[in-house]
Amino acid sequence: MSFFTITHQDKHSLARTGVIHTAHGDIETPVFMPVGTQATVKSLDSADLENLDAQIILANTYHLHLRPGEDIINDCGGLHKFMNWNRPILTDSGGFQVFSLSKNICKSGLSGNPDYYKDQGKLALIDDEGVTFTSHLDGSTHRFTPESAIEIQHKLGADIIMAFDECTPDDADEKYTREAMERTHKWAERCLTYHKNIKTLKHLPDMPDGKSWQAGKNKQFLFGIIQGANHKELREESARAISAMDFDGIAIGGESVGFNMDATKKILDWVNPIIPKNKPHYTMGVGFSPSDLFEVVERGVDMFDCVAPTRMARNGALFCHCEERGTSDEAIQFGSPRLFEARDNGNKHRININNAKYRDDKSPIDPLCTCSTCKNYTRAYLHHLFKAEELLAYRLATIHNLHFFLNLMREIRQAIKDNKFLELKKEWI
RNA sequence: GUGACCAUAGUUUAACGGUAAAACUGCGGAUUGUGGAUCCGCUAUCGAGGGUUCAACUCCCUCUGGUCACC
Repeated sequence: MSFFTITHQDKHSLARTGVIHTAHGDIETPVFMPVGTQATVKSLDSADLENLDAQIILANTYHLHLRPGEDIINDCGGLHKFMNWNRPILTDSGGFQVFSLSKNICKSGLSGNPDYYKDQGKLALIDDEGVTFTSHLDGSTHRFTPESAIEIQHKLGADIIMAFDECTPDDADEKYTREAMERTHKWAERCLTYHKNIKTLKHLPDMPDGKSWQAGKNKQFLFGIIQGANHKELREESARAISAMDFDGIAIGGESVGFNMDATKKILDWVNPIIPKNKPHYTMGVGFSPSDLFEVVERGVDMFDCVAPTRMARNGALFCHCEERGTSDEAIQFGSPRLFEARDNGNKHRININNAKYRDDKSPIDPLCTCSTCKNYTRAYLHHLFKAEELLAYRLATIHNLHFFLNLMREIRQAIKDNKFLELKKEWI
């Protein structure tokens, strides 16, 4: 069985449905992947995630390496067993954290020693071999190389692992962006080589069937990452280079991806003719709002992740079909809540439950939502929990926001199969 | 009852003879390969009355309220 099967191609766009096969089960695409950086989707446990029918979640190499350390997780039987999650997991390689920790390095040049950068308050130093960085936890010095990033991910035991890349800031000059991109390509080759050649690990993470996990082929799938910032030629060159390598999937990374949707759309339009259609396409960091999901799915993206629904939940920003302006009942009576919302709320599709107007609102967060939070609790109660900073607020809100995104993805997959994707998109945007 | 001190934003506190600063709260906004984090706006005619002065939250008097000490 191949890793990825396309099950339906939309007739009017690049949108498509598919299935990714992993040792921990199948994933229907296009899929939104909730983020669980530190081996937990904040405020939820694995039973909550199963109830939400999350198909796959993310964890982060950088954070788990620093704490508790991959050896401890490996010793506990791997990430799945460690966090009691038996469905697929994807680990990010840590490349993005290097970017976010060292944002301004390229402006000041690359020569010098780590102490210099430390003194400047910069937390990472990139060279051709790898990255030296200081921990955000205790300031201790660490180093990632393509080889170590893959080895850590082998020990963590996620189903899908990412190549170690360098994500450059968009305001870097073109010379540096090219340099970093070429380095990312060399690192991609090194990740592949290390991934394929590794023979054994001290402790093999457990597989769901009770057999031992085997490093390498067909057990963990490795994705390459296209970089090149917002330069057309660099993006095309990177797409060609990454596509030519033996990766199981193709990711598109960069500061703009997800953050700036106009740039994201352009980048996808540039690379789409180049990247192989039979591999999963993954835009990293996309999913800030419902409209973002439509934009990338329309351009043939199969996987995406974003911290937005979970982080927003913790800050009281709750997604909604219909923003009130008046009450949610009136919105329903309006006839088409989605259109009502699109016109009246700048298409943000969310409310801030902290707002005083929800103090005595006895309707659910979203009257059209079927999640357990909306079935059982009122806006007034959620408002109170947030004001009182009660821990239940975070869990109920996270359940709602994730349900909203995962359910929207189910609708999108169905619409693609019915060749009605663009019609569904019009309802939302 | 006597004496001392105090009264400034919802709360706790600043400053200054030239129309008031801050923290927290409150009311909004931001949030993108996760810090339950953080950031950004907005909110006061200074207990009441009178006096001195070009000008008083600031100095003086009275009242009201409070705190402490003594009887």
